Amino acid sequence: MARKPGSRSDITGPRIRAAARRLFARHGFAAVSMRQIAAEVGVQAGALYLYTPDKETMLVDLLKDHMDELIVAWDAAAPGGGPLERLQAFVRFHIAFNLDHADAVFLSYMELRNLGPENFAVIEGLRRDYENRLEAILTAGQGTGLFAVPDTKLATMAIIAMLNGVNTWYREGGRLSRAAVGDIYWDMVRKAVAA
Amino acid sequence: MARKPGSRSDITGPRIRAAARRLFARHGFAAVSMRQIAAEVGVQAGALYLYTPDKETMLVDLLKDHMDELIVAWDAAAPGGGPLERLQAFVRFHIAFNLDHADAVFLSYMELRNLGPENFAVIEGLRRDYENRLEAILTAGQGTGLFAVPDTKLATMAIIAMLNGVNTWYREGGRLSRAAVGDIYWDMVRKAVAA
DNA sequence: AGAGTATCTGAACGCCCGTTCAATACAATC
DNA sequence: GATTGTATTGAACGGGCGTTCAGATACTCT
Repeated sequence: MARKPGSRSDITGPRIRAAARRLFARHGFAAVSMRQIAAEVGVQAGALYLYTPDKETMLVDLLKDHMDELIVAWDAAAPGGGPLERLQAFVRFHIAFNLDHADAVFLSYMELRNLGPENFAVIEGLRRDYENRLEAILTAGQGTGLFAVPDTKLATMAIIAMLNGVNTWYREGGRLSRAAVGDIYWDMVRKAVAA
Repeated sequence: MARKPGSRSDITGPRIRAAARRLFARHGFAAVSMRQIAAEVGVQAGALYLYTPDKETMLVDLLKDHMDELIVAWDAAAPGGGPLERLQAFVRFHIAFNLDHADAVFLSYMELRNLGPENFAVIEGLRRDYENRLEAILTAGQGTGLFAVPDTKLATMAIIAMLNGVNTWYREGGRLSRAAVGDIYWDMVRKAVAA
């Protein structure tokens, strides 16, 4: 056997990435073998090395692409207007985006420890870029007296952690719709930072 | 070689548990081998099986002991009084306990996926027991009109996620003392649930 | 001092790991 | 329809994995 009928790298490539993302999120990076990923796609393990130099690069590429996509999506969705409107938009955007990319979000928080120092620094830097966008909103609101947070850095971390928590319990078709969850969390965030 | 001078199970046992907890938290359950744990303690891998029937049991015992300790500690620390006092105590307790048991906390959130279904259910049940104690406080305050949360279950999850976030950034000897962090988070939680 | 028990070693078991590579079958191009 | 380049297989590499166990040493108790 050798090349398979219908084989094309622009089809196999995305399928490999999707399988890896799913399996890494489900079972953990270290617990998933290259052979498992390959089996999910329907190829042999050796074929994966047409698409990645090694396993760690596979992970770091997934994380980097996810963070890039997150930042681009927020920059496209972010409204103008006052700090209150921008904060509300951030809360709703963050919840929605995270639910739409649950596997990648989970990965980007749980598997950083499997990265070498320089890869770690890259992902950590992207995360800080994103967090800074929230902190800027809080700082703006603080400046106009609209918000009264004791510490904008901690408030940033607190809000993000709180919103990330949604991914741990939200189930599609459950008691609350996504919109309802957005409403409820916005209510709590709004009050938490209010002057 | 065989038994070593000074060897005692009530010394080796805790050392094995501590090494496993540290390594699992640092590198992930799947990424840590029994031989690594044994090396950290200074024994051969085979000796670990005097203390655990297998690797997964080692993990589940760590998680179960942690959750038990958490619940016992809160029940001992929980004050009487009104919902506001009890909520404040919870916020400060949770932050302090988590910082004192950072490895176990990390494990109990990251490594649940490495458990079989019945072990998973046990740990998940203990976590819910703990969360229910917070929810009871919120419900009490809601009843007296002291709090105004849109949904006590979501508020519970939101507060716990927010407090858990402290462990991801707090560093001993950093800009803020533990007490200062407690003050700041209590301020945000208090406002978030306020009527 | 001796018996009995607790603790640990060291070697072995079968199995799976990440990665490489020559061989080969298909796709794309002209 | 021949040629060139692409995608894949299948086998192999050295090595580490979780786990078991017979044998050996150290403690404990009488």
